[in-house]
Amino acid sequence: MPTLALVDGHSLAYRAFYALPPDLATSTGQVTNAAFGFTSMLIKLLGEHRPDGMAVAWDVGRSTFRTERYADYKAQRESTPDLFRSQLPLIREVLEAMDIPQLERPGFEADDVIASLVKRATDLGWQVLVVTGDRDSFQLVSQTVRVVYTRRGISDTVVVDPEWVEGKYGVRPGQYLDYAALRGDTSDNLPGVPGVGEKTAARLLSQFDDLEGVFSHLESYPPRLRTNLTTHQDQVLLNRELMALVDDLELDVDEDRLRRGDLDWPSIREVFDRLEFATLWRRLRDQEGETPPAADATIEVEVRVVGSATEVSTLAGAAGLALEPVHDSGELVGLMAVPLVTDPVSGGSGAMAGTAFYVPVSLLGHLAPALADPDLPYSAYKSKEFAQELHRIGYELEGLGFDPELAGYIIGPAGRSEKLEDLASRYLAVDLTATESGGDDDGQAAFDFEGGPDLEAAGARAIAVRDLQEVMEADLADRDQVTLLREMELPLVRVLARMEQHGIGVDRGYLEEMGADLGADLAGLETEIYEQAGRTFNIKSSQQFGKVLFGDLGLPVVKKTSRGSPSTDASVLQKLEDAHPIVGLVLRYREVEKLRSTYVNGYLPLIGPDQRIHARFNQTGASTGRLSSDRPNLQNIPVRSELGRTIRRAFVAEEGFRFVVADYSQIELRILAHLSKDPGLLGAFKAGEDIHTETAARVFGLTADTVTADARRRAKAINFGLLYGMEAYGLADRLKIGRAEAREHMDTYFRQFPDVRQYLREVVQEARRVGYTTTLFGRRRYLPELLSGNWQTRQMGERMALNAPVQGSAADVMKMAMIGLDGRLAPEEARMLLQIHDELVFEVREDAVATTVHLVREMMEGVVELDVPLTVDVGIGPDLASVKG
DNA sequence: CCAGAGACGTA
DNA sequence: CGTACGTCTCTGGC
Repeated sequence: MPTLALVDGHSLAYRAFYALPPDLATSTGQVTNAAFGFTSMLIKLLGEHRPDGMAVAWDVGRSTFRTERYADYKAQRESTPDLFRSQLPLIREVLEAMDIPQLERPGFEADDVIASLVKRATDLGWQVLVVTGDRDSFQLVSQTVRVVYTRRGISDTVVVDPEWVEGKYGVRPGQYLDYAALRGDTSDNLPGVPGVGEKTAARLLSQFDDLEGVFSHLESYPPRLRTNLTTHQDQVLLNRELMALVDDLELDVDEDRLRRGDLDWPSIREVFDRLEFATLWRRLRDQEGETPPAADATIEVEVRVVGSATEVSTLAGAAGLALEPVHDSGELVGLMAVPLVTDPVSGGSGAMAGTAFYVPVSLLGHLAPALADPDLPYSAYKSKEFAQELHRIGYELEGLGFDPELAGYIIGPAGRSEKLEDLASRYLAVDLTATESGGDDDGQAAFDFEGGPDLEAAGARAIAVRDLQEVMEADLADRDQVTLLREMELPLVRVLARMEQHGIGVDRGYLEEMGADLGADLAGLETEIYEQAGRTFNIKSSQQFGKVLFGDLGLPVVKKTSRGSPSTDASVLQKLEDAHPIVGLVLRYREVEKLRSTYVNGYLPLIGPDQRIHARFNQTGASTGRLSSDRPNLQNIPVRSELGRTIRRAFVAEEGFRFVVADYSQIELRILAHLSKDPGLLGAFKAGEDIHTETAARVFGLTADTVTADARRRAKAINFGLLYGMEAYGLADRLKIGRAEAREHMDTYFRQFPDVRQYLREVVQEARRVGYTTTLFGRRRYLPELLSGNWQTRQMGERMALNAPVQGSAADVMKMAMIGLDGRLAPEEARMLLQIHDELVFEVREDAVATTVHLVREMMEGVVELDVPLTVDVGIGPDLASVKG
């Protein structure tokens, strides 16, 4: 007899919620204790009872026919905690991924749905297991229906059969309803009969069989019991009516749907990964994976070592190639190529097998024309890195068609890129690590210690790249993000590669001199600081400095760090500057030390033999769509302080060239104006005046020429605060004004720009509804934080939701401009060197400066048509310190 | 040797 | 209790 398991969703989730600690959460702060416990119980159920079919029933809404009939029904129940409610969608996702049908019926409880299913299923010859923590379900128990009752926690369950009910309550399951009606149920707010507890109720029913029998023998009871029963007869009958489960609901599900099919491992993996259920994943896989689970499938690779030009021409004749570098001892020794679309050897495109062609570096010359052919598109993981490696040995790679890293970034920009192994596992249910004979930490193919490069591993990776293209492109198509990949991220790879190749010239002698000067400054500051402290300590240790400041010197603690120790950051020190001379000295020490360590000492070893620094521009480094830069980070060259700016003098244009620096003016506020369509903000930008002055005028009721410097400063703080989701508290802190005053500023602002407020509200609402925000070009940022049970996390999610569309759209616009410009700059006269979010730095031959400035401005300003003009400021200079508009 | 915290540079 | 990054240094645990 097949077994059907029917789960009361809320009941189980609720048990899990209270059984597990609320600190069970994902790295993003989404609390998952209920979802985890629920899933864990589900897996246990599958393992212990091996049901052939399954369904989960949910309660929907608070009002049911029971509350209609009896207003006090469950009236004492507290509303469910947010922390719990926010996890229900997660549980539903788990169930969807496991393809377990979910049923619900407005106006009825999950129990009724279950009772109706029980009736239908038993008629069809199923044996049924009802999984719940609700005792009302005991009325369903029979020879073919058992209840898996969760007593406490999530592991303490008992299988309830007719014998168990009789042993526990002294009544048959068929009498349980009448028994419960007599006894009452405090958890449903249904009073029983005074003086009738479990014992008496059971005795009466075993004597007279049912309620009708009990009430028709009133005369045989002692007077007290008789009175109580008489006066409560109506309540008892009502109890029975409310407790009786409805078993005749028409449900939209057929037998086949209930039957369990094969598990869809990739989608289960996706959900479990996202919820960080690593241990549950393993449990499920070990338990349910009959064949080795899908994620453990390995790619069978046939590696063909290319040995002749004719074989190369086979590859060049393909419609495209999936490529993967092959390393030996960290050095590029060749590449693995797999034709796209069709596999000429196996003739199929199965995910589990394929042929990969190994082209050693010595034969790369034969493949060079194909690699450099933009009409023969290639696909590669971390395509920019790969192209750079080839470039270093003299080969160019043109015509990028796909990169799973970038596709993964568009699908879910987590802020760091996903390994090919993880993508293959998630999208192809393929285990790449099994093909490799070892692994190293840079995500590239591994190699044997003795046997040279691991060709099988590299071949498997190339095949994975090929197969990922089909699956991920389909995914992107569903999300309407194909254009974002094809027209923005893929073309940008080449632009960034060239920026990295160009690098930027650095005056090594200047930097070294500066390092010496800073070192001398530090030595002087150090002795002064020790004098003021009355002892020596490590100034670089904020902990030790804290002891001196707040211990030895007894200065007041202004702020605590996240871990509760007294903060000594710059904002604190500024407040304490007048309290003790050591404070100012440490501030200066820190500034100088920062410059020396991060900039001078950080840059010097990165200067290449060409006297240039070749920083990297990372395309998958930021969750908003921005680029990031490292080795070194050239997006944070000092500019604000006088001393910091001196670093800029070290960046020098080549002889006969000038730096041209073009930056978008207020691009984020302009995008906010465009997105919100606020007439006031649009008008301010269209008027072409200084936006902060214009804002100050509107907010403080002045005219542009009567706006004071202080009014402008406040307006500026408000404008920036808006983009970051700042609240009155933060603004007050920033402007050193009272909270009420700050509140007033913001209110006035929103009265002047009402559509901005409206837009900001809608952004958050929409993000909460769909789970992500969207930029002008369709880039998404997922924000699970919005569903967190933690107030702070949720608040943080809202600020991210406010900022992401603005920052992300600005990033989109800049990327489009970069792509447009790259195609129009002649490399011998103008090269793009740096991107600093809203700013581009070019190195331009002196005689081409005028035309380049014109071209850059035109392209940057015209790359998209917004409801406000985009304007670009341009500066020119021989080094970054002396760039002047 | 590594990870996290704290600090601080930029848009 | 303002978003997004990367780097340096110290510190505590391995």
